[in-house]
Amino acid sequence: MTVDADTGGESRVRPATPDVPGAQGSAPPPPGTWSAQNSAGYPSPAGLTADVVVLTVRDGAVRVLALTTDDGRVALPGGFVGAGEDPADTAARKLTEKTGLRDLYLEQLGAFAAPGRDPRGWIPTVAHLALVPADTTPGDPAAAWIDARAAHDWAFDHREILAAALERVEGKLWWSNVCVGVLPGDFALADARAVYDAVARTTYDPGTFARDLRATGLIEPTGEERRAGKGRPAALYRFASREPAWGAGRRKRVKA
Amino acid sequence: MTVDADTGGESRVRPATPDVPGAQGSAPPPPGTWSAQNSAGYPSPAGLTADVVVLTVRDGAVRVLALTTDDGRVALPGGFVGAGEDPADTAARKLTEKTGLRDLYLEQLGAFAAPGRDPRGWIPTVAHLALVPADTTPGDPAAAWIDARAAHDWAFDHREILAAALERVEGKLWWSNVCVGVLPGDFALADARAVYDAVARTTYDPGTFARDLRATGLIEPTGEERRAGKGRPAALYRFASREPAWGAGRRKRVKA
DNA sequence: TAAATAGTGTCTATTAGACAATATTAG
DNA sequence: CTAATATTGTCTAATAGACACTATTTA
Repeated sequence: MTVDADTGGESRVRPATPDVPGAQGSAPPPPGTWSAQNSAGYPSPAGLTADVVVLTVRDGAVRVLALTTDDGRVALPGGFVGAGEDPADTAARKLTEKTGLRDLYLEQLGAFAAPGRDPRGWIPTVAHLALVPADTTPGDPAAAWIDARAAHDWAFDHREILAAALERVEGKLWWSNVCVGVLPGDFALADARAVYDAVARTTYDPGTFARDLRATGLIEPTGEERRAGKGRPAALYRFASREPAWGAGRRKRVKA
Repeated sequence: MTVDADTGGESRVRPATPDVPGAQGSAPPPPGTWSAQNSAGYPSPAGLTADVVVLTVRDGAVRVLALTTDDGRVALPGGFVGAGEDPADTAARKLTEKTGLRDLYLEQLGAFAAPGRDPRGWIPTVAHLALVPADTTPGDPAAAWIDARAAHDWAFDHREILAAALERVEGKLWWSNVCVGVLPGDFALADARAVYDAVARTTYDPGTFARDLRATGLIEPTGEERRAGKGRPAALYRFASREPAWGAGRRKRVKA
């Protein structure tokens, strides 16, 4: 897992279209920057946002849900955290808006609050990670799946956030049920292997993969079979828990 | 570890003495809550804080630096993030204030922003983790080392933050140089073993420990020796890098 | 010398990776 | 039958844990 997000320095700001509520709404935001002050007279953040890195695996590649901004850049879905709202709820709300899905695998990546990260003002963000089924179609016409590992012109510090998300998923792959969000309720080992192959950027041996995934204790057989086309029918499995969970751990290489 | 901090629900709020600048200063804070509004007219956070879980290992136990509040509870050191300041810098500043140390191992744990976590108002915090040498004496007379795994009456959501910190350290123990902050520049393998024993709550075999820690590639011999009292002199080692780094990985049990 | 601490060597059970062999289906 | 896919079994090298053994110091 090898995974944790210590924020390294990366690409910073430049003007961009906001991906937040109110921006496309009634009152247009001030052209320059927003500021805020608290009741004790000190400057305070002009807002708090929650961004979500929505990942899936399709056609053998990890894909991320991205919105295209007016100036042709790409941005992660996200929005302002309301007063009295938990950022995790904001993230879940945004996720439902963009995918129509609920109760997804969602975990926090961390805070991104470097000065100037948002050209509109002092607006820290709490970044989240979500994994959704491969057949999810974006509800928002401005949203599209793009290759998560290809180069893109990300707005804000979203390139940095995406990098943290990928590192997190790779690191947890064999230690947790992080892929529970991508796989359907019932899946064959071959389905799981395709997902793991894509995330780990390798090609696992089918036999060894089956043995090792079972050994994590994270999955259990449903007793059902699935026959798809030619060969022998595949036994179906499900994750023992769809909530985030840790497995027995496999010492696997993630990179080829 | 292998570890990551997905924030689970835990203890929440209750009134407590603030651990932030200005609180003990000239203008006393309003008794109720603080609020804030941005220039677009929306409510915004009343502030952003950075808290630090400062850990060390002493007398075979993991200890955390805690401040005692007026009402007898304990709180993590922390303070308001200034406008234009990076929370990591705030954390480093607070760390220097409380310990007199600089350039320490410091990484972000994540954002804690549950509604009501701070009774003073909407104040999210960015929690950090730092590890410092065992002989560090708190510069602040109100600060003291307490057993990190014993029960304490923590203010705010600091119990939850501390739990995330401990989980992070345990998980990274054999995969990173996370302990670089606790050990001095030159150390014997027995020193390192005492630290690893305390964090992992186990007792490693000296021989196996030496073999496995060397195998991570994270440490290198200095060529020096140290003779302390009775036995054979110990060869000294140093971490190849004092910056956060990942090693080859050891498949170790962290719990006994 | 004995006692104490540091470090090395060796044995075993487990595990990861490769790959051969077998099983079950469609056509 | 053959082709295709699924699953099981086997072999090997690497690794974790236990522990015996050797090395070097002080008293």
